[in-house]
Amino acid sequence: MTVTIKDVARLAEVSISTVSRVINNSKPVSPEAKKRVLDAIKELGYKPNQVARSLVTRKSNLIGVIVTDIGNHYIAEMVRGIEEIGRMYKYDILLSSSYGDSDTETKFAHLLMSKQVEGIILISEKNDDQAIDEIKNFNIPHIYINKYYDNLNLPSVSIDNYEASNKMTKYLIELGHKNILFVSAKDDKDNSIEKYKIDGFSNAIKAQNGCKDYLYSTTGFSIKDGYNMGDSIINIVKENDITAVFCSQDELAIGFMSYCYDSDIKVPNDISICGYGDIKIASIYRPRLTTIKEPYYDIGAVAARRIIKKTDGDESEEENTYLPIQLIKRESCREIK
Amino acid sequence: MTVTIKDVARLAEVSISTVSRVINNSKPVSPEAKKRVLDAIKELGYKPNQVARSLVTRKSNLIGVIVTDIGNHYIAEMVRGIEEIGRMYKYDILLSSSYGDSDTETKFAHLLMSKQVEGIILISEKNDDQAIDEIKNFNIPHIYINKYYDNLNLPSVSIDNYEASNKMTKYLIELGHKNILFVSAKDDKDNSIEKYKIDGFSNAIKAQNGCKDYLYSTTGFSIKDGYNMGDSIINIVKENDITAVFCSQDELAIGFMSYCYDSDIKVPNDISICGYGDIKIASIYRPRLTTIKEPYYDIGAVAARRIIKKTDGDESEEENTYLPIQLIKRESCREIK
DNA sequence: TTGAAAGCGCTAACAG
DNA sequence: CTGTTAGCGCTTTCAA
Repeated sequence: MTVTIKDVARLAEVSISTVSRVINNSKPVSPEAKKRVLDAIKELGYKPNQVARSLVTRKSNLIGVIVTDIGNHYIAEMVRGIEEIGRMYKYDILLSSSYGDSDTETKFAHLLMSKQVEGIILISEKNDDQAIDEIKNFNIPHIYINKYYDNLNLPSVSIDNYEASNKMTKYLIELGHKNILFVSAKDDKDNSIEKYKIDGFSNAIKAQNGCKDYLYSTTGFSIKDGYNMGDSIINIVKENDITAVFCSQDELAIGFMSYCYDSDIKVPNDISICGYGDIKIASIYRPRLTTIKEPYYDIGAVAARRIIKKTDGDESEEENTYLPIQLIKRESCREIK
Repeated sequence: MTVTIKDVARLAEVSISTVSRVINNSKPVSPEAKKRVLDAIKELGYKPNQVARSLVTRKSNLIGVIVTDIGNHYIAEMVRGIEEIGRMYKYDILLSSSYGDSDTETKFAHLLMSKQVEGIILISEKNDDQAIDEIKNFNIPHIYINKYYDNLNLPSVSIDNYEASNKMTKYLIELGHKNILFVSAKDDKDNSIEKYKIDGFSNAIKAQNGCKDYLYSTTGFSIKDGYNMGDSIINIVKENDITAVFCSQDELAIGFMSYCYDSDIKVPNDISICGYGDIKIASIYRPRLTTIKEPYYDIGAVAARRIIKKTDGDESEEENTYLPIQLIKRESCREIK
């Protein structure tokens, strides 16, 4: 049924080695033989069987990617980055979604291994990553990406959260805001990334006379969570003359803006709101959300690039790559005279 | 390095055939032998090499999925469906993004074939699908999904667009709207799906005395396109006392709502707007968008299911599966007394 | 119930 | 420059 290297060899009247050589350009082949092979390939519509090839070369040209949920825009964006870079180096992406379950992550990691992937990228949102330990033992290149939790002794790609948060706070101060509330996602785990953001925020405020920092911890970091915290936030805002609310995640900011809309509170006239992440909706929602742009696509791209480099025998022991962020000024924050 | 079936056989003191038999439960094995094998497997941490297995069984347990852009929420949702069903049947997903380029689609189709995928799902947004012809010739199960264009002589999964559009229009009429504008994405191609929507709309209006249908064709179907058409739409609205605008895509509706926001036109007070699709933003944006829920997840799931069924030798020649839609009533459309 | 052996389609020494 | 041959790790006859 399917045409194999043998068929090509027969038609071209050469040995299968010669065919292999022209396919892979691995060794010199006489022009005449080459031509005959190429013609035969074309005539038969021959495509090398990658499975057979993988078996002998031990190169599957596959990168396994385990994500929480591809339906999350920022994750989709990372996967885009991974895929596009992978493609450049002829790697394919084997995708699996854990929906946040650690056991599933682990199970998939093993599954990917048995499919002979050459590297694994784990995009997680959890704090306890048992999968990580397993993956480490596999002895293949791996990258850990987590927007919410640190895992410092693992190769990873992320951003400088202190700097990002600091930059945004300075911008708010520049706009004339004095009393600023930072909303962080509550977390007792000390590997939560929130602490960097809080520090960046507080230090920016402290560096400025006449400014006061307020902190609020909320539960979760979904749009819904952002909506639900609305009542509490507004109370704090009123009690303390707060003019700007800086949410540690875009989702919270968007949810909170929806709350404001529903409660007839005008953004940015009554209150300025900014977020963190620059997820897709941030630029679509009205008013458009002022935020920190986390380079999701680039994070994925760099992760893929690092995996492939390691695959090619690169030995550098770089643990964490930090990518630059950007402050995106939009209409959800206004100037205060 | 890696532990193979041989290692297991040696440790368990049986032949590799026996090991294979217990792994696959393919033939009876004596309890004692079985136990020894199982113990050996556990002790060595043996995982069968799927590549080797694929080579001999010709079953890769891989489904190839070619998408336009995984960053598109509705596509991500479909991929979720595909992946989850695939997973249930132990299939993995090989993902590739064409970014809308036909040549790339074709290239990927071939690539997937050489990776021995057992089926291909093509999620396209184009009208000219050369890739389709190629895929047909591969002689493996395939499904074609396209939200915008028909391709009737291909196995596909979609919805009944006439009914959906008809239902929405009737709802608008129920709300008391008399002059309704339907915005469709202009398209000369007669395989565009817009015609069904237009028919569904017009027929609903015609069935109702005192109602008048207006049609507007715009270019493209992105959020930006929806924004850009704002001026023209508002003119038509004003000239004809139109109270509701029914956009043939959520993206257009959202873009148009943003235009309204920026132009200080209140939705739904000044004008009711509804969309089609129920993309993620539809329920997040304020006001939330009244729309038709296209079951993206289910479309993906059904597609995967059909592929797998075919793989298992199912011969039914079902060409197109139609999935039910839902009318989602939200705040972007108001009642007119 | 078991093992020996062939072979899936390909690459990579090796010898010529 | 080319062909022969030995596997890659596994499944599957075929005999025993």
